[in-house]
Amino acid sequence: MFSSPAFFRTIAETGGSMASKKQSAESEALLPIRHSTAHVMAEAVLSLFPGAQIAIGPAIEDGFYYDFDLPQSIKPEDLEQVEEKMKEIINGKHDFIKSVVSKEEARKIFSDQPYKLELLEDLPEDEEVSIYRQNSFVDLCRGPHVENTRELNSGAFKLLSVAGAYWRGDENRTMLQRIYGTAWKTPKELKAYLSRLKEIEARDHRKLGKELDLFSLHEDAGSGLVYWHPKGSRIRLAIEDFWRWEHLAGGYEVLYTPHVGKSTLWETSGHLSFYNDNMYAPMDIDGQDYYVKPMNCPFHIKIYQSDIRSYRDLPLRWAELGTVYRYERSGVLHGLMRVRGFTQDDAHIFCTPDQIEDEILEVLRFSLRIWKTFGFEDIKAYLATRPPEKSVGDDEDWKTATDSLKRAIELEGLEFEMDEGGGAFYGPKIDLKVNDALGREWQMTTIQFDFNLPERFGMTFVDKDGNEKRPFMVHRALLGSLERFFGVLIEHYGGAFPVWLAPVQVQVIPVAPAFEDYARQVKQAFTAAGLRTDADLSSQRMNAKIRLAQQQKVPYMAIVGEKEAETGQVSFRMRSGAKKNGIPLDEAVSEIKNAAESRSSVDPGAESGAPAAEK
RNA sequence: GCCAGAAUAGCUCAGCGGCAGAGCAGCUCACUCGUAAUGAGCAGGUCGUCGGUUCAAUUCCGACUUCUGGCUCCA
Repeated sequence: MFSSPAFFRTIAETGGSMASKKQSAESEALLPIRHSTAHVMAEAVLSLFPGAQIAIGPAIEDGFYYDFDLPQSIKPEDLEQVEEKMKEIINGKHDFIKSVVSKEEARKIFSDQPYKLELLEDLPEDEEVSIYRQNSFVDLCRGPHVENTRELNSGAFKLLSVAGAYWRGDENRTMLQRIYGTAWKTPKELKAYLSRLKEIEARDHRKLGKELDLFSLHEDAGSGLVYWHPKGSRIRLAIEDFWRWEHLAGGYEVLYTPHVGKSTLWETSGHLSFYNDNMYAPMDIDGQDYYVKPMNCPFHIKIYQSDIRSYRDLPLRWAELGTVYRYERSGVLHGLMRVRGFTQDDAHIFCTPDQIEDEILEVLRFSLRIWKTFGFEDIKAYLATRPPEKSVGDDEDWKTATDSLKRAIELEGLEFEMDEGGGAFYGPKIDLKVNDALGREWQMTTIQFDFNLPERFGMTFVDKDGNEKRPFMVHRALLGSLERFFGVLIEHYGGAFPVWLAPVQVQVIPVAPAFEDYARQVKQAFTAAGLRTDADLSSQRMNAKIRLAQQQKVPYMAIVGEKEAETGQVSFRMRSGAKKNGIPLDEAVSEIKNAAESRSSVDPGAESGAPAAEK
């Protein structure tokens, strides 16, 4: 466990684990269909690729896959042929026949399927195993399956992609070829699913990031490093301003710490021995090794240790937007979601053991409030407890910590799941997963106890009785990393940010060049009110300007022409398509200002029922 | 890192063993316009990099770089 980045694993993951979708009751009902379709696909592949060996083929969220060891590589173009063969098999109305056989018999049946034989070896010797047959195909399988291929709809499945996958997920073993597919009860459901995939594609933050000119990545200048463009930076500023203000109001102090530190610091923290694989190579400064920081915690601890701390000083809540760098393998990098350099919205809470319960409750409340402001209402908690293998800290502390985490979740009435033994070796934790507008679940917030670092650094506070004691330490990453959070935010809103976050809150559009002067005045009025405003004074026609602003998903367009210039008014066209003509300028200013200050996620004009036009 | 696919103008993409293409964006000019594209013209490229095959390579082959999809779901 210690060889992989299991050390500080979840903190590391706030750098970006991919989203997985919520498991719904409905998809469980689809399980036999998907699993059976996987078997049908395996049969089709075996008949089209003689000599193919089969590995495993489970049903997964939204579909299924099957892993093969094929004599030649399968290409995406081959999928169509496999699909045709599958339809043929399905239409053959074959029964799925279960039989229970001894392991010995199973070995004979799968004598030409080495992967199945290996799976057999892992099963208890005395136990019987079940096999499923349909048509010409037989698989070692626990089931369940549908009874007959007629229960599969030949128009309700689709093969989606081919990919490499290691046998048993172990990168030291054979690379198999995996075919992913999806299967549903009816063609209509398949269609709905495929259009969902399309919607996900349309909201892809990499695509929107380009279209809305928010950020870029430059392979030639280094993979996994994010460049924030002016418009993306405007959003980040709005996020950070809100973040800082909330933290200060919530009793946090904001810190700034260095980007690099001497090797001794990382030796003390243990990062060099446990997290080395994810750290960048040291740089030599005056004969000393300095490392770019992969985490902020040691620096916060140094600040803690810059003075003697009394129990009266605690709790200390210290937050930092700390930019860290971690080596990620090239194949896992993904837009803003998985990067090599990112800014964590980190915080560390140092407190006495009897303060811990209040502190945890407070940090949880704080996190939920922030998430709601960003428009994420559907949040689930995962409580991870002490791992059975090696871990640090004494039982009593673990119990206090775990109890306080659990109580906080219950007090907040959060839906939660227990992850028994899923904690890091250094402490229990709560992870918060948020659901976005498309129902995808993202692991974002992590609140983790740490019984390791205070020990390693020998942190103390002087208690009432005059004795030096060990403080409790809690790591908290709320949004995770600003980069990844930005990616999630872009996809959540599909680029149509709420007014308080929109890079351009109002776009002033003159109907003709004659009204450019008035457009400038209007822009000035909005700008003076602290609104992010652009005026489109290009030589294009008004319709083209509106189209552009609409494509840029600007929430308000202020259209000005003769009528407006004469009366000191503007006319609104909202991103939602709603229109509102002849508004006095000062009213227009305060309307947008109110929308921004309320930090509402409701789209302006949406209440009037006009749907957001999408072209 | 590994498997598969990909890399052509700022963007989206077509093409192909024999002169490098389109739309959008950009620039210039004209149009003076009321809620999703006014028109015309111009400019824009070492076809990712290096090597090989060939009379000839953007095209075929190889290596490298980078990107994309995957590498957790267990018979």
